Amino acid sequence: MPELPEVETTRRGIAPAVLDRTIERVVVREPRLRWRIPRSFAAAVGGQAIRNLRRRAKYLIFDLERGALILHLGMSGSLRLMPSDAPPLTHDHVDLVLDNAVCLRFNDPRRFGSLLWTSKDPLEHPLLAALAPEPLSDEFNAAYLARALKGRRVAIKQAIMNSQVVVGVGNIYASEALFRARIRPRRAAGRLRRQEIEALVEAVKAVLKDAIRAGGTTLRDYINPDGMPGYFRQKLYVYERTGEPCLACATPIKQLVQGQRSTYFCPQCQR
DNA sequence: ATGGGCACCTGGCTGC
DNA sequence: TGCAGCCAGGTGCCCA
Repeated sequence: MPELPEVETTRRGIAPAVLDRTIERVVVREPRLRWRIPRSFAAAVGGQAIRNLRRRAKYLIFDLERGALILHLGMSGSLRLMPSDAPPLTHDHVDLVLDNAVCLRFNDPRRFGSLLWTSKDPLEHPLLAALAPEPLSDEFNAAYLARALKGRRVAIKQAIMNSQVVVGVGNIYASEALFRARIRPRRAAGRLRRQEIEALVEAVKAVLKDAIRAGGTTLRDYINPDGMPGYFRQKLYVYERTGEPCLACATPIKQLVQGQRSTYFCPQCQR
């Protein structure tokens, strides 16, 4: 999936087309997403205008006149804008048909994504209520991270992918941020020195900002709402570069597995 | 409280 | 050509 930069790129891409538009109708072709879409969904959402489009962690929040839509792209989801009469393709699970003959179409081969409706404050939804700070906010700083990691024995790579520590950092950017901060991914989170925590905070912010600027990372199937890939892949230092020379020191990049996810690092640059 | 492992899915690639 | 096995941008839940 899309990590934070891909979700933010999606938000920016669709916002101009959907803000203040009314959702004329909803077409659910496949309700079996991460959480099954209930039959009542289309009626609850249809007829409402989209007042705001926000992102929290990797969730997109469409604020409606009454309640909100909460959308997650999962591992393989994407949103595209297209004419509402365009024929649906495989895995085009849901359409939000707008009042200007444009439709926002959700495609997700693996169906790990989700689409929820809530009548209440979406930030209080059980899936969102306990999330850690946004990485690009001032709240995510060295003092905060030091407190969050104190006493933790888990590997730092897994710690920064934990949404109770910081949100939005997935498998690509966790490896990339640790490379930029020169920290070995297997180090115990609670053993980092203050200076390393400061470097890591800055590295997380920098890599996410750089990736947003490039329109996100396309590895396989991620596309932005205009159907275009993201260009950050060309700027990855370690992710999926096993055996290739480190771009800083030419040492071959190593790969390991942590929590059933691949991790990439430079054994020379990262200590 | 913390950490580890599994589950949910489809599709693309590799190697026999 | 076919098929088994492995891997993939996430994360909630269950168990020790």
